[in-house]
Amino acid sequence: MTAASDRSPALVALGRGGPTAGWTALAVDPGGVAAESWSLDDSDLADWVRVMEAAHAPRWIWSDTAAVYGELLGSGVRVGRCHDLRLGHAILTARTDLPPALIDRTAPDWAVDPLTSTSPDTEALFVLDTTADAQGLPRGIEAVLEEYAWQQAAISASAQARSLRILLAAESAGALAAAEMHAAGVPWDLATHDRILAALLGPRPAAGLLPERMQRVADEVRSALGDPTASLDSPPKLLRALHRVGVDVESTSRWELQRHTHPVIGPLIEYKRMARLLTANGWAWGDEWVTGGRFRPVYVPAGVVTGRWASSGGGALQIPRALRGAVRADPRWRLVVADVAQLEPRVLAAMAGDLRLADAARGRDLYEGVVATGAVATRADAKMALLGAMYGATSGESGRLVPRLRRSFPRAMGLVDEAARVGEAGGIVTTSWGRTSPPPSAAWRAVQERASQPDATPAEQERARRAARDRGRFTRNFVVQGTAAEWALAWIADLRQRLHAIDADAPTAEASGPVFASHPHLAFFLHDEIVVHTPASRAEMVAQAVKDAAASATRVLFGGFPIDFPLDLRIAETAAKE
DNA sequence: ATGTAGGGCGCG
DNA sequence: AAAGCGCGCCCTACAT
Repeated sequence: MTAASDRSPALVALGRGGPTAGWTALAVDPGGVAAESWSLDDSDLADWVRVMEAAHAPRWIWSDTAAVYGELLGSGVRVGRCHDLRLGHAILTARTDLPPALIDRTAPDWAVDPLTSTSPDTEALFVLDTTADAQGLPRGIEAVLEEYAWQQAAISASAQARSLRILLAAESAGALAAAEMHAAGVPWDLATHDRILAALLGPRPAAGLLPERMQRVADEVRSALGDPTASLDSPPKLLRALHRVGVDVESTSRWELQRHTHPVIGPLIEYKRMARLLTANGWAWGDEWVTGGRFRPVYVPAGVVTGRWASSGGGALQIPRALRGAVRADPRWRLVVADVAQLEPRVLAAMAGDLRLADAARGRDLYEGVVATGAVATRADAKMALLGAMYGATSGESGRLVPRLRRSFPRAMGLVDEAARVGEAGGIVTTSWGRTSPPPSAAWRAVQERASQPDATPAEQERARRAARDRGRFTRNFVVQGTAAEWALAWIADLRQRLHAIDADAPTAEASGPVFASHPHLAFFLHDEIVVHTPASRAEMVAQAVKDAAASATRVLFGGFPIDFPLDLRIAETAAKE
């Protein structure tokens, strides 16, 4: 290993290969030109990164945060900043304003995702590099360096260079937060979980049996169906059984069942609710996903095209409200639980520069504010109308209310209407920071092309119109959902740095792992809400940091535009609402 | 036996 | 059966 120079490297690229079989680290300038290099064995990497981080806190450039940082965290090493090339690549290659010279780059190709790159639906945009690791990502130091230089050039060439730099920094910070939350886990109390399940379903049964209360409800359903062997878990069979007792439904969904009156309806809906809880988050779920007092979801940053996170395994983003009481702080620790009230309509107001909607949003409840303008009569109507506007409702209660909003908030409504128009025409829309919607699929274009021919049948034309409207609803929502995801990203990116700055001479949470054991840390994130696990003595400081981070997110995304993002925030021992 | 599609429902 | 966006996961039915 060569000695570190006396200059402080601001950027360090990390990749496989070099003189040894291990890792090579390169201090680089912003253009991606290397100035100094280190060669590291696998066993030295974590300690070396720890030392470099403490001395220089560089921005680490690597192919894939989940893989590289996951290993580092496992060795107890935390870093402050990174540039995730995989996430940056996905954003930049989707842009349509790159000069041809940058689009034409062929080698080394950087697989965005082996799933999408090999799926038959997409054109062969990405060819897997033979030096790729198991995830299909080139981690060789030369590929890392070249990709970084390409991304810097692509950003600079873009019409939105400034905001794209912020987006990539926030996206990378989010990837760090995701890896950290996975490593720290959500404090999960299986005893409370068991009590909740027992109260709702009956005590945990022996293997192969239904819990007692659930069995009783199942018996009621079968009795009301007059069929002791009726199958309740098979929609087709259940549907036939319902028809036999005169319940004329087309499906077995709760929505349709609710509209009928029959002795079977009540118990059946109750049974379905119980079955859902048992199979999705019952005792078996706890056995499989909770270890050492922690639930460790795998977050997938930007797993949704809009930039929202997805998750994989354990249904992390679908924890039912009924179980949130099982999220419990360790002894002498607290949870700081916060969510944003009506994030998406507030984002819409700000990105559209709609001062009237921003006025209505000032204070606590945006929907009440909309009622106060006289646009609609009730809070329920305001909510229905706004969701309808952002989702593209055309009929029903919601569709009827949207035009009233259009009159009161022409700028906000104009923005989503325009996004829908562009989408219907096959165009691409972008978020505030410059994440672009995917282009229409080849199938979609073919349908439109077919319908435009002189001999197109009415059915073909109708099909094309429907596909166009479907896509319009998607792009309509994309701009709002995607920009809301950017606000949330800015929030947690800022928050994790503020939390790190809080000094913690504090009790230890053993299950959280060495990096977070005595320090406030993000434990959970879901679109517009966060849970921080913190020593009780630091809870007030954390609460302030959460608020400050929200204010910072608003500033960095919307500048001085006068928009409020009020938080519902509480310090508690559990994540259950009251 | 194994893979996939669709119904259904939890979350935002 | 959702009118109206985005997900993941369970189950069953059905194809291979």
